[in-house]
Amino acid sequence: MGKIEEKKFQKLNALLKSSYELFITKGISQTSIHDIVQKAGVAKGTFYLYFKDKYEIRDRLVVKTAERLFLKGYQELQKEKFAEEDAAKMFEEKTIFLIDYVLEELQKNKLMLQFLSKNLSRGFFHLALEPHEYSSEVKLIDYYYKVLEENPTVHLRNPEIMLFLIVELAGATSFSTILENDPISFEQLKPELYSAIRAIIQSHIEVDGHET
Amino acid sequence: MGKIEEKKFQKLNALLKSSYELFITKGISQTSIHDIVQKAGVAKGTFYLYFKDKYEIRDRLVVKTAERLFLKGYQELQKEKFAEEDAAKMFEEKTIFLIDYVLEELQKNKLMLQFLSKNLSRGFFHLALEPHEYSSEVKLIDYYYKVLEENPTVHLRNPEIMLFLIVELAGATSFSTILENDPISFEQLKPELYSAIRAIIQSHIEVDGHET
Amino acid sequence: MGKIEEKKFQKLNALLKSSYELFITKGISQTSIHDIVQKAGVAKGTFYLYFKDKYEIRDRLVVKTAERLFLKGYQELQKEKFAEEDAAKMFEEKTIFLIDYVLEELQKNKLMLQFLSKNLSRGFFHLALEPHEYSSEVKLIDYYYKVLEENPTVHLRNPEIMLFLIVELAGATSFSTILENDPISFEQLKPELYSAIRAIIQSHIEVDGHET
Amino acid sequence: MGKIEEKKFQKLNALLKSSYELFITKGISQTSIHDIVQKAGVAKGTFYLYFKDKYEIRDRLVVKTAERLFLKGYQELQKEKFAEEDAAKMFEEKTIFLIDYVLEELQKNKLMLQFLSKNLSRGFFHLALEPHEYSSEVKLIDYYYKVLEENPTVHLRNPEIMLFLIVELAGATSFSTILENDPISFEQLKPELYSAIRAIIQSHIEVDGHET
DNA sequence: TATGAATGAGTCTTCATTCAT
DNA sequence: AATGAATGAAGACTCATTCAT
Repeated sequence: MGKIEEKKFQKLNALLKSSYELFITKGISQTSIHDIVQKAGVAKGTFYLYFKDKYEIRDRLVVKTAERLFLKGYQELQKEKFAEEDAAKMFEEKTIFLIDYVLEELQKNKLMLQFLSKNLSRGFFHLALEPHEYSSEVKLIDYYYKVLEENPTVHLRNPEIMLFLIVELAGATSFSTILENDPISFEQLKPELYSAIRAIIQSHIEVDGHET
Repeated sequence: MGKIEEKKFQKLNALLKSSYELFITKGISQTSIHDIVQKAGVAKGTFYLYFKDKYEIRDRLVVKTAERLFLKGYQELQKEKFAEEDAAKMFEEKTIFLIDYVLEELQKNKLMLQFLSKNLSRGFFHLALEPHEYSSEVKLIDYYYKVLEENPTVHLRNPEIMLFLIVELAGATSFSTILENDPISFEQLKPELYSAIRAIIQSHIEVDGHET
Repeated sequence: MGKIEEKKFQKLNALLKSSYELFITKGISQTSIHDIVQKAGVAKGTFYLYFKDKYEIRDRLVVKTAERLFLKGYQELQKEKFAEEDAAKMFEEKTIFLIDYVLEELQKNKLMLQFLSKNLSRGFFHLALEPHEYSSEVKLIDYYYKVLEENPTVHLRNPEIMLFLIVELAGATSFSTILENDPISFEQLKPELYSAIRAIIQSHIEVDGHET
Repeated sequence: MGKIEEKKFQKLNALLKSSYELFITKGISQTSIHDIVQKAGVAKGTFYLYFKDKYEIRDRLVVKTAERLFLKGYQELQKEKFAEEDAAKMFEEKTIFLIDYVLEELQKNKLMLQFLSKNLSRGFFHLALEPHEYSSEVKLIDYYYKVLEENPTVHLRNPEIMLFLIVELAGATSFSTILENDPISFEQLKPELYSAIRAIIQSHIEVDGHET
């Protein structure tokens, strides 16, 4: 990378980093371009060399933040060992593991959760599974298909819709319990949520063409 | 009601109505106080006689809109006949009926859905079940307890949490499918959603103290 | 006084009292008509039955406040005994006594002092000596002429101008020292001020047509 | 100075000049930011680039105006010749000269006088003698100490307090006479004022440690 | 006489965006 | 590529005053 290229990259990153911190702490509408460039140590005009407006930077940050989260969850999943006795059971456990990992991370970082929940235009599912304009990474859904291929005896009636249901259920209920303790605490929610997720998975598993 | 009281009521309503229409069509941040009062045909100062700011009127509208929706659903439910053979089954059917009614209404009025989904600070569940500052109505949860009392043989392990899970699942998945047709169409979603809801209900039903 | 008359009087007084307290504590420009009528417990429109605007009520309060102050000073002066040996000396002592009384009162009530100093359109002298639109009381100047008549041997070259000089000097210097301790403290100022006043008086006394 | 610096300086000056003229003619509270920027030929936002609000510009103008006045008086004083026979007498004459110069200037420019008298937060003395946030100039008090050093036989008991008394006396009495001709005309006041000032000075002069 | 709902002009202030340097 | 001074539209909100009741 040339010297100029490097400088450009530094400025871009400074802007992204400053925005993220300000958005997280003050909220987006309370953050002005002035705040961002000041924190980043660049001039106002420079902002417009890299972004169209505040909302473009927001969208990039939401996607980036969520991707990092799921990627880390996926990496942790790889490290874990699961009993291989029952393919269906294992699949269920892995799903719960991943959901649990992501929710625990969000609970640890409530500012991030707040940022995500307030700026998720199209639901939590998309962050996890859908390709995106600013994104490039491998998606969770790919992993699911891989797992399914590895276990020819396990059939999911409709794996994509099932995931959609699970992810949105987990997202919607945990956002409100973590941030507001309302209507119950997150700790109270978890067993019930995972039990519901298991119920949904079970209702989607077909063995030898017969629904369980 | 005196003449003055009546006029006040009219102004209040004009402001609420204008705001609703503008919020629905232009979005809240794109709507100025100027727009609202002009459409309502009152003076700018008058707005501040009735509301602290734009966000107070928004909150009132969100609550009012959602309550109307659930109340209508509840009224339709009362009109409906359900086969009484099986208490558990009947309970399941009624739940599906209500959810279905609300979602169908939202599908018919996408602007309203958009307005609700963008301004629901604490999740869809609260609109349906929780008391609210600006609200006074009987809540759905009351009906559930009544039904449960009527059927002593049916026990729900945790009715409130179960409803929370169901309502949030329905809300989150239908918002995105109705508004974006993404990741699937609403029509594709419905059977899967209802099947998931049934799975959740089943996993909560206990008969004679034994979980099914 | 009739019942209606009495009620009117009560409202007028409530408005004056509320205004005074608000002006004193918040300042005039920070006080709105709304504040005044609310504190007085009357309707907004009622204010305009009694006063043209905020500034009319301010002017009345300034005059009333200052008159009360000088009247009390005058009454204290009457109670006091002065050695009668020397007419000129006695006159000097009485003048100092009165000035001192007023300044001590102002030092005790700094909010009042602030109110007066900020709203004295035409100098401190006028409060003490000049007739005023809203005033009716006997003025200090009358007393001076009486004292002079009682002492045919003492002549003041120009009693009215002398008083003007003394009162303005005392007002201007004590306002700033009491409120700001600047450039010196009020306690430091007093001996110097009174010495200067005595110098001015001496330079105005003529005995048998010869200046002293 | 660069081109940009120059432009900034021009804008700043345009704003100061416009404000001054508007404050002088319409009064401060009657002058809006809109008026100022329009007269200055700059955009509204530009005002806030240079000043926090209307009151900051007012304070700067008051200080600037007063300093210019005293500086001119001081310069005129330097040109003047005084008989050197008597150090004490000369000191007295110089003091009167300066006071007279300033008061004559104020009489010529009543709008300026009005502006100063209405916006002098801490008395006239401070303008003449005290350092100030927006000020940098040499102060009158310095001159006094210099004169005193040059005349070792003349001792002022308390030069600073004496000046305070004189300046406030002159300010308070001349403001009201010039602006209102009340209680006497300025022309009538002058001999009496200067006679009082001389009396104050005399009462402060000590020769060889003995008060005169 | 008293009320207080209604008015709407008027003010401050912010801020995204531009463009000459 | 980078700057940051300048812009001015846009918005929120206040408040003295009026007037129908």
